Amino acid sequence: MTEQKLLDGDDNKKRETSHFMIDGMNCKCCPVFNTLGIIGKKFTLLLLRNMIFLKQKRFNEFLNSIEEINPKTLSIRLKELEKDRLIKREVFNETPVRIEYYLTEKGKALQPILEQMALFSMKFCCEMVFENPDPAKIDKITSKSFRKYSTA
Amino acid sequence: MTEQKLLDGDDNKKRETSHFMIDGMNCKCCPVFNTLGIIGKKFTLLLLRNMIFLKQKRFNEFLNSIEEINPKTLSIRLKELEKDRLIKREVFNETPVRIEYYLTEKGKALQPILEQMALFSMKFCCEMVFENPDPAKIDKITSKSFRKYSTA
DNA sequence: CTACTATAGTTAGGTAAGGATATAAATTAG
DNA sequence: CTAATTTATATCCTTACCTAACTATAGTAG
Repeated sequence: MTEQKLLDGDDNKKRETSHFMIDGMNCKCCPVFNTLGIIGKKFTLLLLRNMIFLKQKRFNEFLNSIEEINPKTLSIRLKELEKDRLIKREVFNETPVRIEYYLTEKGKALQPILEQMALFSMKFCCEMVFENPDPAKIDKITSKSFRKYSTA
Repeated sequence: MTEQKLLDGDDNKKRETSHFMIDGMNCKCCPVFNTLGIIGKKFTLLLLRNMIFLKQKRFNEFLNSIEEINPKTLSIRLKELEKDRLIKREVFNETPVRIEYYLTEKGKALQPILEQMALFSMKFCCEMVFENPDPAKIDKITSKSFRKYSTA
């Protein structure tokens, strides 16, 4: 009892978390916080970027093209994404063995987040992104502009 | 020359980074990767969420309402956000001293990213977010539904 | 048989980022 | 003087992540 009271007291100090409603429905968890729990770890969004825009599917494709990732972290991230049902793992019994990771519908649904992220840098950090930024063109960029993200 | 060739060789193995164009402009950096460099660290997006949607401005507001943040990390993140020009720090010589952090236009431009993140969880993890999810209402949720995110 | 290739990872050991808690600086109230 | 408030910083410790080497499996070349 005393312990419980102490805990409650601590919670009052530390967890004056906001309660809120969305379209008349009470929330028990902030949706941004929840999404961060799924895609907030290092490399997760780059992995999804490569699957969504570059149509990559294989371990070594990710390893060789994702900026500074290492095999251990890649392995862990792939397992997390599978657990959260954003991707599925498929084994092909060829030689050498081929393993492919493909997106679920839930995984594909992250595309608008990536598009908005791309859009932000294209508009507000254009000198970091473009070799020769053209202000006239940059003004007209939309989220759809990013859909062509090709290897070549 | 020889050195350059060796470097190229290494790059071919490790950095077969994709080259791509957006609306006719060559890119030197992936815009998603660039955005992640700005908002990809732990707590950064929650801090921005509280500034954008809850209109919070002060250190202790963040400290008491952001899920499990600690003062050290909060302090570091605020400095990073200021350095990246997403927020500005203003000192009021009252007693006790009051310091406020407010969003720049660049910082406010992150709102669509947060909205898409919220939307994802509201649609695909509704049982994690809502106390009593109503499928009929969830179908009609748009990014604007999240704009009411209130303390109370 | 051994040696070598390729794919898809795992293991060991170190560095960096983040967490918990205590404390500091500045200022005024009592 | 002590206490209280706000905005942090300092210290110590744990977890997350990085680097490099290695494993497993299967086929191919000599």
